[in-house]
Amino acid sequence: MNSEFTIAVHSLVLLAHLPDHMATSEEIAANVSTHSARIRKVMGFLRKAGYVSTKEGIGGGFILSCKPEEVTLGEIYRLTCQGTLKPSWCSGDESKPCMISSKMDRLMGKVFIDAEKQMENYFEGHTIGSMLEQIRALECPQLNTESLS
Amino acid sequence: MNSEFTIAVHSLVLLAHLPDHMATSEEIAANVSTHSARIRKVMGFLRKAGYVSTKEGIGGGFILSCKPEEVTLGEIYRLTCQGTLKPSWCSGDESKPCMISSKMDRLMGKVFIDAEKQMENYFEGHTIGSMLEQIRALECPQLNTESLS
DNA sequence: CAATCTGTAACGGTTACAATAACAGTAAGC
DNA sequence: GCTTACTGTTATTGTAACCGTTACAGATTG
Repeated sequence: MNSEFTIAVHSLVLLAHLPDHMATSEEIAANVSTHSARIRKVMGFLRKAGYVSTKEGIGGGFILSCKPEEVTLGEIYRLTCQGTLKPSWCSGDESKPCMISSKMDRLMGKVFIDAEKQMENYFEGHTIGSMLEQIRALECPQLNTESLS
Repeated sequence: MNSEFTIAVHSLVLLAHLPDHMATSEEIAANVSTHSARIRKVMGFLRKAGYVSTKEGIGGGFILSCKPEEVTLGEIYRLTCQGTLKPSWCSGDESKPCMISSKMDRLMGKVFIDAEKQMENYFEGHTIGSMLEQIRALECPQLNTESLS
């Protein structure tokens, strides 16, 4: 799996942690530890899907436009990674007379689709809000006043 | 995911379809559509785990040494791909004072491990035997006399 | 118009993956 | 004992995916 799913989740959790704050791609990139152009690319998907609002120009940036406890990781997975579980490499050869060789790719395709659904089902049980809660739970309450980066 | 899982499953299903037949790495490779050295590498894992027996020299090759209906895809997944779901790329930075940035990688690590367990759980519901049955079911019964490759 | 930001495309480096070649070791048949 | 046919293993090259980076057009503010 590529890391756009991770970047999307991290960015949304960060924005949920900073309500009413316009975060620039530079700020988010520093927090995620990647380049701002990459953040802008991933945020583009999230904007089109309605999870964040963007503002160009001075004072612009990204801000959450959804309720963190209503956005599941399953939605984010589908948005960023759906269909990537199956390797692009294909086993067998449809033109071969052997039924194993000619049918294996189709069969494995089904298996990977179903396996991915199982995984998505697990992701449905987690939200951006619950992720933020888990991170806060790892932190001592009295230390929760640290700065952004 | 890399394709060794697919190659292992394909090879085992093929061997299950050819009981009492010593198949060489060349024969299996032709059926899977890859090179014999790659088959030998994957079959090495399967041999060490006891799923196949090998014989070197003239008349040698690979033969199944397990009951197809007792070998689950879950076992094969763990043997070939366990731990590969999480991207190697890490988001955040443990040394940062921000709790989101410093804890996100650890949290995502847990999420990916649990997601992978869900997937393995699905794979447990399928066996080499059931895969072979499904392929046979796709085939017209009266056409089941085709040759190996 | 100048400054600051998003949106997007393009390029280069690096890493992971697959194909291929090469060769040592082993077993069978003569 | 020699040849042949196979596994087992490593090394090398080709190739595609991924990530970092640069560049620039477009939008917005002051």
